[in-house]
Amino acid sequence: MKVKDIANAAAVNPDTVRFYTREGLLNPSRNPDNNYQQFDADDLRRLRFARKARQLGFSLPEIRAILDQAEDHHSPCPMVREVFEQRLAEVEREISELQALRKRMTSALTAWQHMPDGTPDGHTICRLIEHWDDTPTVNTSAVNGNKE
Amino acid sequence: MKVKDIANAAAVNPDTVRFYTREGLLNPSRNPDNNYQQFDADDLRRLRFARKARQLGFSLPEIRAILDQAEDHHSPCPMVREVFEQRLAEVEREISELQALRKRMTSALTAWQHMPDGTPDGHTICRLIEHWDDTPTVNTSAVNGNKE
DNA sequence: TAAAACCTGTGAGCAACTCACAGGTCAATG
DNA sequence: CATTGACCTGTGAGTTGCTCACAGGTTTTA
Repeated sequence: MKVKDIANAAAVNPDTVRFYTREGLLNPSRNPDNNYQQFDADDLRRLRFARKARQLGFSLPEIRAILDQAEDHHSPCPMVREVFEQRLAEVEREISELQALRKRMTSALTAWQHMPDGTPDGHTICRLIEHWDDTPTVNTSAVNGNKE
Repeated sequence: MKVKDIANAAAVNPDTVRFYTREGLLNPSRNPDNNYQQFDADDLRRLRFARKARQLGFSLPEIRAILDQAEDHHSPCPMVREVFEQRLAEVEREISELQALRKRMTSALTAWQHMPDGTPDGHTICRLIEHWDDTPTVNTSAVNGNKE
């Protein structure tokens, strides 16, 4: 299998295959004649696994670690489970943040719709954003937590 | 106000202030003596607005567009409202995707816990990720109202 | 035999910052 | 009055996970 073959088989961009190879997730052999990369069924399995793990939100370094662990599959890898549970917690955190955000947005919208003029225009929204209550900013402390 | 002053006033990193200035969101004047940037109360308002809009998920180009519209505030800006509603729809889509993801993850976890060996080890998870059903990420057409 | 399609590696671009660097400026202390 | 330390300046690079562009080599196809 050459780049385009494995890319088609996993339904990804050939450049993604090249990128993953650069990143060490795939280890193709080389055709000595033309130096082309040769992927086998195991590479395809790794690629598919990587794509699925990406959909679950795992980072490339995490995936590489899992794959490397699986490479010499003597021992089970409790690390995988740990990463999985961390990721689940993260997903739940993201969900509640987004839900809070949605609530603020919809309540703002309905508040505007009850205003004299009905549906809010741009200016109204601008003013509302300016006076937005941003208490639920979990982000700020994490991002510039080093101040003062 | 110099960079650090306005940064403190808005509780952001001074580098963010410099970055926003580079990006044209802030237009400080210059002290002719030392070429330092001088920010005024209006810059601070713009900066605070930008931060709040960022929390709502607006992109910098969008924020700049809004700010520029507000600059020559002859006309109301229906664009703002449109962007706001688009953003709300996006947030709702993200929420439902994440909820689907969480559901798959938790059901996998509980399924594993009911397995003979109890809590799943890494290998089990690897195999499960490999056989992960990844249908739900592709389509966007079926994004009608969801609830929690 | 020549064009099209593919291969190679490398480097840049996206978003929204954050940090590092090197050199200039300013306030306060000794 | 000189030195320190905190701040200022602009620029360039790093982050994440790709995607695209480029220039040149190879293979396939017509």
